[in-house]
Amino acid sequence: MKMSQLFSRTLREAPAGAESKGYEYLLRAGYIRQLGAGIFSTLPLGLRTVRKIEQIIRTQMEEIGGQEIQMPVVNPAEIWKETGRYYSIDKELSRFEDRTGRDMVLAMTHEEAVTDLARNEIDSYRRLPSLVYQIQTKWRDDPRPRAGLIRVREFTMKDSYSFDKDWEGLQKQYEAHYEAYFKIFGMCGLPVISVGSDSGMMGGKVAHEYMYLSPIGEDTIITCPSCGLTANRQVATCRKTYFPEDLREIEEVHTPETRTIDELTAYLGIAATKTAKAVFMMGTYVDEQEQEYEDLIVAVIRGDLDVEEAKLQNAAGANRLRPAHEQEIRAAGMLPGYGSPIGSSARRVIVDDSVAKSNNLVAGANKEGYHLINTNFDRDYTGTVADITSAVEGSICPECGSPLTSSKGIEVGNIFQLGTRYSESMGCYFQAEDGTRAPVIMGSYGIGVGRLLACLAEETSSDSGLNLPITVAPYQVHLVSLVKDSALPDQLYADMQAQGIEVLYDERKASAGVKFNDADLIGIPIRITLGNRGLKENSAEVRAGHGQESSMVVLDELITTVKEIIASHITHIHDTMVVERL
RNA sequence: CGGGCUGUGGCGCAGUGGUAGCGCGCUUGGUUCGGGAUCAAGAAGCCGGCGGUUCGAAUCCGCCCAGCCCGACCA
Repeated sequence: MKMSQLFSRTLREAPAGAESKGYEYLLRAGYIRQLGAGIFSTLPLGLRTVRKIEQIIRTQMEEIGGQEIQMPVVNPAEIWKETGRYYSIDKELSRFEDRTGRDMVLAMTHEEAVTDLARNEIDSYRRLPSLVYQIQTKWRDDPRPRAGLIRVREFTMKDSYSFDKDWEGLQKQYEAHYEAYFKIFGMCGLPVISVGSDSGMMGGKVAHEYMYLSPIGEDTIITCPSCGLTANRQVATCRKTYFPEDLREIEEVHTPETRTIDELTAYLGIAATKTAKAVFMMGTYVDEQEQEYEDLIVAVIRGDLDVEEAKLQNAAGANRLRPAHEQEIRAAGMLPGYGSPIGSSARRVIVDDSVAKSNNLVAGANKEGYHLINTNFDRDYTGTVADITSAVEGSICPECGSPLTSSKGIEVGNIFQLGTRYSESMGCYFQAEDGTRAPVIMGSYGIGVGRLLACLAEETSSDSGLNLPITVAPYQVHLVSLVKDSALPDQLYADMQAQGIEVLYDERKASAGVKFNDADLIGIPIRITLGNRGLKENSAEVRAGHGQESSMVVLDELITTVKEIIASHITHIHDTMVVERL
């Protein structure tokens, strides 16, 4: 490609709002442009990279038996009603009507569509196991898109779906993905870790997320430096200390101006571990008639701990959670600041095991300025016991007892064991060997392509621009010509292309500084400079990689040398790739 | 959805009541030619939209729209 013909151009200054380095360079180098909030166009340079990422993904998916398909972005709402997600997902799912008034949705993922396919194609165990995948656009009307390509509304995702006759089969396909994902990210040059995760709106049981660790990440990852246990904070567990005692008589005490745990413990001169605090949320549920309704949830947890909302949502079986308003809490007979389920009409009470297994805790009396001492779960109130504690930096590892650490990460991929969540609700059954009918057991596996590019830009950028690895860089070689009145650069460009080398050729009438700076921004791995200096000695200047010293290579050996350098880049990627197995 | 900020040539910005400017980029020509050269001459903006106040509005007021940031939210 000749630079003079390249559709995009470089920007000397960073557009306002380009907060992170990776995002800034993707814009400035001309890989992407923003069209609206969370909506981006991909320009030629960016698209070449995206295509390379996609090809890496395809290779690995085919490797584990995947067959590529494509499903529509627009779905009839019907199938989303069948699984109930039409009702359980909030405005993030965009709905509209077609001209005849039929309900339609923009697919935010394709479990429904693929299950519809599967229920028609798969009728016998003989057709299992099976694996399909697609690389397709998704639309999610995120309430707050941000951070360039990290959190967008329209994006490209590789999503694959596995079908099996039994759980062993699913486990096998799950493990195949687990490993293939490390190869994919490894080939792209992005360091990731896998963490145990919440299955969230996808339903299902086992799930892993692939995280690129970065301070700009929005997910919190809890890690044990000692035994290696890692999990998304949404599901991370920690070892808790309990304080069982002989039960004492419940008693009301006057505790003025003690609306917080800090104020309460200071006033009473006790430890936070001796208190039980109540957290009030409104959960969204769907009734038999598929009507949404909200219900108050009271979460009771020991004062020294905090509630992890994702855990609470799962324990309470709610589709969504939001903080409750004061009137809603009062309506159930409780008082914020002095609240507890004791004596209330709350129907959904989730009690953390820290509270259930400790005794004689101080709790709210639902009366302004009063608390109850010596309250005990089961004796004074009941509820569902669950682990709803948020593991934090310094919490104790449940496996080995060491202190946990916390870090930030960006989710670039995930794998879910869906089980029969979709096959059952949509009637995707097969006939087994013994003649019985059983729901197909499914898995779903995603990789955000654009987000992967954003993370790569973040990870590999230098102070002067992008620096994508050769496996995904838009071109392998950047040929910078600084000579005039010579047919040699054109000839060299043609020769390299003929040899299958991907070349970006800067033949513009611009000063050397402009060309070098643009080359730095675009960040093609190998740079060849043709200048009068070198041509006198019949040689060109070759820089084998970002930040490396350049060396003079005689023209006769140039193409061979370049090919060697390309090969060594690829070898390096392979050698440094870390592939984990489940 | 709450809180904050910003919308002025392609990009980055200045302009707090008198009719729009700077840097970069762009066009033409000259001189340069290995790290964002230089000289000269140009082109390009209903100042986000609508309404109001005023003799007069980019500037003041109201409403709306869009984008960004923090939070809520989020596979």
